[in-house]
Amino acid sequence: MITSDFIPIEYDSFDFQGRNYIRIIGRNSKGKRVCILDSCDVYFWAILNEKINQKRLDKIIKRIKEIQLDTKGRKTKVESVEVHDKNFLEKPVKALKIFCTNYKDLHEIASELNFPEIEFRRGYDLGFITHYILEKDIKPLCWYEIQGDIANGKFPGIENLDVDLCIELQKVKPIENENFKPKSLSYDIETDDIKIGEGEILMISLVSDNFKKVITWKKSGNKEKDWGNIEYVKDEEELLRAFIKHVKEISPDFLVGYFSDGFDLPYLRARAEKLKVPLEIGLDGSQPKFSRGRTGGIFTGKVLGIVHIDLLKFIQTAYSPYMQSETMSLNEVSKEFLGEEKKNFKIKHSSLIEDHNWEDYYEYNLQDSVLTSKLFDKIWPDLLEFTKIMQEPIFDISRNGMSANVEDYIIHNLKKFNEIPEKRPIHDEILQRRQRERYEGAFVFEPTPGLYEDIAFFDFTSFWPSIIVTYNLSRSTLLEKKIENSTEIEVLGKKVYFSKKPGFFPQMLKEIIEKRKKYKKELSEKPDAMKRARSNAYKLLANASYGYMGFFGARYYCPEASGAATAIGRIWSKKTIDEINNAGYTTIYSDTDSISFLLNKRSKTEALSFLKELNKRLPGIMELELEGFFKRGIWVTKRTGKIGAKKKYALIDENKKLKIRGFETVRRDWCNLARKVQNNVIKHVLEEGNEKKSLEYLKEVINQIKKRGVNKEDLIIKTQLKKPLLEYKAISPHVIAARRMKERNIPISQGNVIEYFIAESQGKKKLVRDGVKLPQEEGNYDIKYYLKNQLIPSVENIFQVFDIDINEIAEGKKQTKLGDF
DNA sequence: GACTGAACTATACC
DNA sequence: ACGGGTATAGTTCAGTC
Repeated sequence: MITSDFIPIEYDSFDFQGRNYIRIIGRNSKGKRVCILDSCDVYFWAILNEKINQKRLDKIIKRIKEIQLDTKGRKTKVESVEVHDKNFLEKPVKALKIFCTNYKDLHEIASELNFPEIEFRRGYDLGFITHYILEKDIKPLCWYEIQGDIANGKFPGIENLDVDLCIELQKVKPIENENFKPKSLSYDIETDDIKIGEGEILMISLVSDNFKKVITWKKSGNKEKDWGNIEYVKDEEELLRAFIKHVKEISPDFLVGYFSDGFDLPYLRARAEKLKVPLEIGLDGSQPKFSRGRTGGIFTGKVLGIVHIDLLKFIQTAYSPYMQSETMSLNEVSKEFLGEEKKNFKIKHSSLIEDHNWEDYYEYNLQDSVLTSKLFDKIWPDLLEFTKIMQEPIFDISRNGMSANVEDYIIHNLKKFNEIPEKRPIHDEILQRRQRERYEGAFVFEPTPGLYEDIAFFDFTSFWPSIIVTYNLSRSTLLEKKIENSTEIEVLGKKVYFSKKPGFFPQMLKEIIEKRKKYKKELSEKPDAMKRARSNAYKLLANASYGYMGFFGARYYCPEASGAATAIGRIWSKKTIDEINNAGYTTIYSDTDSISFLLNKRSKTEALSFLKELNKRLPGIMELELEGFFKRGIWVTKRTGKIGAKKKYALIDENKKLKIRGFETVRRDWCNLARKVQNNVIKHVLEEGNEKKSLEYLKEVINQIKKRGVNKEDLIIKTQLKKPLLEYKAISPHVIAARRMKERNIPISQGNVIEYFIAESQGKKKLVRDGVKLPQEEGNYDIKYYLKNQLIPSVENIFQVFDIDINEIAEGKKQTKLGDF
């Protein structure tokens, strides 16, 4: 018997003699790689009709015990049946716990249970690894003390596993240990064709602790200037072998890439197949396996024993809504997170690269891995906390969307409620859910356009979560009909009712909010990266809970609850606006959970004590807080008509800090010229309180445009291709640009951001798209377009607040009229 | 050929 | 297919005169 400490990193399962086994790969505190083998009971639940009598029950159990299957070359059977008192969707039920031989057959065995007394069959669709974690409580990235014998030849293939210690688990207990330093290896490849496997891989860069290398078979003409990190190999085949060798030698816990599920790993596999070099990087010598993950979607690459992490996916779900970057490219993300950029190098086909340029290419390639590695280090605390909170393997956590995170959290916290898990919706159900009528959302106040002074900005803390908790909204608290002491809300013209007995979902959410508060407080007292990550993870989890209930793929789907939350939200938002106005303030604007209003000569102190008053009247855990005080703010009209535009305003505080929402300044599909000018105009207007300075500035800009004095880079318009090129019904400018790129063999695909500018064209030009040119194309920019379709629209409404018609200035003025261009 | 509203599309706000 | 609804605005498309 051997004892060791152990931190589980990667889980996978295998079958042996018809049964399921778990193989967990991890480390001990000395950094040795440890593998544990284990198994657990396999079962699902059959929920019984409440009217069933004992005699009938005995008969059913007897029949169930006789079920045997012999499919897929596997004999499986019901091994035993137990009767338990459980809860299902909050309702106490009698349920059969049906133990079977193999997890993979649970669904099929469940289908055999055609007894009218069995109302529901549940718990067969969690996946064996989730089932195991629930059963044995061996959670990813938490420390344990483990005991067991060295795994001998009992399991086939174990001796080929490249680990220091392999134990057949007998005893396990959780222990305290905060120390785990993950060993990562970041990688990046450069190729001659962006289509998977269609070009040669020219080089691969690798970065780990004290390790930086570029492997390549393309030699620089400048050999003497070898900077030590280059490993030259004979050809592409040797390149792949060198890659495999280094991965094996370094033997990391994490193989980290950026968009590597979609590019680097599948490319390596494709080239390895073509060149017949087995990509044996798994700890058992296996090759990466690609699958569609838990619920379909894009392919993910899995390496046995080494967790392949694609940073892009995690950054998209966990950070992108809070980021400034306009794209999630490695360059922009690195700039924002690390303050570092990619190396400036213009990629060309290898046949066009001159001898002395190869070194720049190597450096470029290496820098990508350096950035990836640094991003991984930066993001690690968040990955770790997400994994510990959601209690699923980090491979999945790093690829989850927020709804999957919410669901993981629920599944792993059902135990204390004695709840049987609800099933995942099947295909038809999803189709049906997707067709549901949209329920009404939040309330947005129509502002009166104008320039305002001395503004207070309040918002509700965790608006949706606080409503869900306060009003106990969820799938399991939704009532079929009205009962005494229930909450009644109208959703889509129908009344829905919720029980006031706290449900497990609102209770979990309440706990999430409380933990968030606690960690946020601890963070403010003594900040560190882990506390920040923990506080952040709970915040994101709480914020995603409302969307989860309205999401068609959710196990605990409940649009009635989401719809009720928005209905209640509208009521409190409007009510609060009324109270603010009744107290002598003037509401200017409100969107969902925020309200801005004029102080009307009252002091900030007064406003703050008024805030306390408002809070006393709010129910449950709902709470209003101060977002800030602002010196000035501007709201403008819509482009058409005179009414105030929603979701478009700008504020300035006493430190001259701007808060700009919705304006073209913040939209990436407008050219920099329009964005910059608008930003400056807003800044001047808010700082000065009038339009004079802006007007002078604008006149200058107009002259610059007319003189063709504007740099091309300020005229580039960037628009994302949101779908495959062929699916477009309307051929808009960016589609034309994308088509032209394709003609020129510039690879483009869905998701790419297309860049173009509008040029003057010789022939007759009716549509904007007739003037589209790619940035690298020659051509004079279309003065009329940039004035009329970019500059003027971006500032017109701002000047209109001061009763100034910009068109007159642009056209009139003894200068040429717009029409002449 | 000019004009108009609807459809399509992208992006932002919360 | 992989959180929700609300909102603005540009460009094209298809119909009218």
